[in-house]
Order: sequence, then C-alpha cells, then structure tokens
Amino acid sequence: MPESSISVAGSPQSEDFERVFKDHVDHNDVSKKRKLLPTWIDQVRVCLENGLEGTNDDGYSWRKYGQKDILGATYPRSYYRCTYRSLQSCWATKQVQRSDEDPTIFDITYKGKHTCNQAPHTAPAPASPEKQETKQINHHISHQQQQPNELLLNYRTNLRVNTEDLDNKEIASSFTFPSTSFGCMKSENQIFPVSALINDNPMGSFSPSFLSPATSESNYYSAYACQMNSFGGVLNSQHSESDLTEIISANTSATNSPIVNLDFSIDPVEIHPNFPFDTPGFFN
DNA sequence: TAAATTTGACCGTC
DNA sequence: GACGGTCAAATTTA
Repeated sequence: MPESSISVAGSPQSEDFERVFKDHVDHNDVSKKRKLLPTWIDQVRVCLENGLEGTNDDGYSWRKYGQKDILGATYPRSYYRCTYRSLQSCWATKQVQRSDEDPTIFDITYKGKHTCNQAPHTAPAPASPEKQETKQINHHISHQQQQPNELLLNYRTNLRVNTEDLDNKEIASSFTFPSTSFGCMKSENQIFPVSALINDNPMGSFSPSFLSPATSESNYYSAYACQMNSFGGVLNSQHSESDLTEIISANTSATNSPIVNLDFSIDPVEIHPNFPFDTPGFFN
C-alpha cells in the first residue's frame, strides 16, 4: 500500500491525523429497520496533507453506500460500510464529513466494530474512499497558490482524547502516539512533555494510568498545542475553538479499533526561522 | 465483467 | 415536514 512507503514507522495505518476516541454508548439507536450497531463510536479528525495520499487509510476496506447533504454543512457527508459486510457480517460503518472550517480536515465517525477477519495491517487495502477523497483534495490544492502558512498548517496535528465515560480502558492499549508528531501534550490545563509520557517505545504509547485517571467528568487529554511542522518548528495554534472542542470518545477494543498513528511523511528539516518562504518558486 | 461508486428514493426519528 | 441514514438501481471503473 502506498502509504506504508511514506510512513515513518512503516505502519500500514500511518495517518497524520487527529484521532480522538469517544466512549459512547448509543442508547438511541433502536430503529427496527436499521441495523443495530455495536455501541461505540470512534470519531476521528483527519487532516489531509498536501502531497500525502492515503493519509486517512485506517487499514480497513470500506465501501461507500451513500452520501447526503447535511444541513448547515458545506460539504456532504459520505457513508461507508465494511466491504465484507455481507461476506463476514461485519457491520462496521463510518461517516466522513469534510470540515467546513478547514476543507483539509475530515471528521470521521466510526460506528460499530469490525467483526471481519481483515486485520488492519494485513488488509488488501484497495484504494480506500478516503484515499480517493485525498486525491481529490490534493488535486484541488495543487491548483491553489498555497501559501506557506497553509502549507505549514497542513502539517499540523492535534489530538484530544476524551476519557469521559471511559468504562472501557482498552483504549489505552490501542491508542498510540508517534513521538514525532508532537512535542507536548495537554491534559486540560496542564502541559505534559511527551518525553515524560513516552518512553522507549519509538511509537510512543499511552500508559493506561495516564489515559485513565480518575473518573471525573470531562477529563480529556489533548495533544493539540504542539503542532510540529515539517520545518522543525512549532506552529502557533490557529484552530478555532470548535476544532478544540471536538470531544470524542471511544469504547473500543485493541483488536478492532484502528490504531492511532500520527505519522508524517516528510522528514523534519532544519530550516532557519527567517527562511524566506515567500521566495518565488519555493512553493509551487 | 465484477466490483465500487453515484444518486435518487425510501424509511425512521424528531 | 425536515432531517439523517440506508437501500438499491444505474453508472463508472479497474
């Protein structure tokens, strides 16, 4: 799969996105007609990067089955279900909603667990729907005179994990951060250096004790503030509060939940802060 | 030609 | 009746 070749860690799930999990018990879906899905939602915010295709491949094979214009949303919402829905009775679905505020960001909501045998890392990985959207995006961007700041912003990553209602502590075992994606993490009002959280593991990982502190309400963690860019710097946050307030939780399992990887395909490059990005021809 | 996508219609919920 | 989610026929793609 192409994205594996651009992955720092070589993970087939390499994605440079903000992934947040929501531990959500869906008590409302009692429709008779509609399939009852497992009661968890895994919501992801994907930031597509210029020149990165397949950044949003979660390793599963999805088939698009619908698209709807959503009230108040600029972009339509796409509906996907597992390719092996019929073959293996896998009822996992996901919804992909392009962000109004930042078209390079896709909000992806996973519903239902994958019950198919397709492991993410062994997936045949046909062009995922996101890939195709990514291609469209990239095509679009290629026709824009993207400003340096926009470029830089494309290499951002921000992540928040909500452990509210975190009955399922499994999230800790499946949730990993790459050490290269950000330099610090914020837990509510506290900033934690990543180095304090991630030890020898090259990919970094949350310890259960970190992810699952007290069971107080709204005890979310955010790995947002430090937006490492490909130029080796830290960007100032330019996200709106709505970006920050995307609270998601996951009631997930280590086996079925797409593993979070925040990989960047471009190696960090040391560039002087005063580097003239506006030099003609530097950005094409 | 099989598989995937598109898209209008249908259905359930609010 | 509006809206979101799903179905399924038509169309496109590999």
